[in-house]
Amino acid sequence: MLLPVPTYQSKSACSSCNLAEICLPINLSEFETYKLDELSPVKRSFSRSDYLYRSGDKFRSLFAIHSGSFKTQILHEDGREQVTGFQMTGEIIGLDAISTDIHACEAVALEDSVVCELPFNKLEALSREIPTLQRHLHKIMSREIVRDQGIMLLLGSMRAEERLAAFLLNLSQRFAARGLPATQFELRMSRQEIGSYLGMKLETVSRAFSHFQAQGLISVKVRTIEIVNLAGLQACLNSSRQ
Amino acid sequence: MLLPVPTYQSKSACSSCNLAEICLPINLSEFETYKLDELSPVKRSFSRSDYLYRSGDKFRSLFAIHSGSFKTQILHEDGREQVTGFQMTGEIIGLDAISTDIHACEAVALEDSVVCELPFNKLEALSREIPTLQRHLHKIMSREIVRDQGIMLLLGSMRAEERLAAFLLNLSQRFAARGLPATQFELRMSRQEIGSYLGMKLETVSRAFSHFQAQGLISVKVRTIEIVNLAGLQACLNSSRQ
DNA sequence: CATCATTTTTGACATATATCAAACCTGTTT
DNA sequence: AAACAGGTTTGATATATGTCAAAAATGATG
Repeated sequence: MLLPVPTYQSKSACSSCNLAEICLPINLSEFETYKLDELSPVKRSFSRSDYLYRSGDKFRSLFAIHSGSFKTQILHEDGREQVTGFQMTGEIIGLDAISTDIHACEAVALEDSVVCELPFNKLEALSREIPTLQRHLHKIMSREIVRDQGIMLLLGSMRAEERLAAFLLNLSQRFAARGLPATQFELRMSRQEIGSYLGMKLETVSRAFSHFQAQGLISVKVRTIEIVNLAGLQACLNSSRQ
Repeated sequence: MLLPVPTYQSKSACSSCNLAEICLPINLSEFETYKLDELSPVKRSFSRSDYLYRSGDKFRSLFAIHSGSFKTQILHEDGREQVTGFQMTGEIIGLDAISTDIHACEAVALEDSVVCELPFNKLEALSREIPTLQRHLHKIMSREIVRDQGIMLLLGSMRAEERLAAFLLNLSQRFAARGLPATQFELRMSRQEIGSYLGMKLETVSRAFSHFQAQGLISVKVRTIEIVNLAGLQACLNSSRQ
């Protein structure tokens, strides 16, 4: 698997943000779960295209996405921008800012979304007391590193259609991990945003979609995607120029 | 600044690995420095092209590069490989493996090198006791995330010559941060390895070097590089298509 | 429903980079 | 010194993807 699929376990519907289950899905003792309440996370709602944080903002918290989805992007001086990721329910966002205490990238809601704010000071204090939480936090950060390196592999050594295939397969697995249909889903992002993420122009993204459809691998209707031939799409990835 | 330059402070020559100064350059109290000895790091030597670890190896330790340099690379099933980074003295290597307890990539010495092995269990235990160390570890991991995202920007939105310019400028800054000449240095890696890292073929790397030389920006003699016109090289970066 | 703005698709063409091939270095071994 | 291997440079050509432009689809608004 090229792009790693973060582990995620959905439990019961959680209207009051149950940290131990949703935001930080780990197994803790009753006492530890109690301690975790010290985080006293706040939930915040965002509408489509709202900023969760902007580049240059002071870093205070990590955010666990409770529902909805976001994109993160870096802005380069000369106006270039690069989407560095699309995040969905259960994923943690904001890790890049720990290094400098300033957000290096910005996070924008792709749809109406709710996030759970996790003050980083408290998270660090708690993880000194709860080794399981400490290890979990380290794994989350490491997983982000592995994810980013997977994208480096993708950008550095795959051609356009392979990249798009990898992207669709990754989305498919992440939807499946959330109990959603794996072969039929709505894209929350534009061709332009997909292109930025995958290092290609929006026209190339569109052409690749059309080509996959012509090959009978998928069915595209603007942002509604159905994967018709999963194995075929996976084969796209391996059938590369050496 | 595109590619982040890790902070690094060289102190006196350290023949016995002084952790607090070299491997983990942070300010600690005397007591904390004493505690840090509990890590009892082991130094290990490697010759050029030796593996520090291989993909699939069980994860036990992070490694601080004491002298020399390494490359890290991911191997894809179909034989493709992607260099994900070049690491030099003072940098920490192995963070990707925390997420799964298995090394996802492999690290190969680019020259004779010495590393300082930091058992991760002990590092975690210590960082529960020493908040400064905990924060430092988090910053190191976050910095790796930022670095990787910088490379995503590079791979996703820059053309070949811009990427090479960014690479040279980054190397230059990292040498300077170590008290080495910023405008004259030896490349430790082949054109092929640079190409893999920057998402281009070795011939394209070679041509870009030649072109920079023809423009009077640098002087190349195989692996000996001299930056003749630093500002000109920086201008390469900003003068991008749109 | 008509209009408008935005996004998406498709086409024709341009170009950056890959590919293939040969010559040239550089350092090492015999 | 000669021969060799691996890396590097350079050239000719192919091709994937970008660029520019127009049409088509979609969704929002009055």
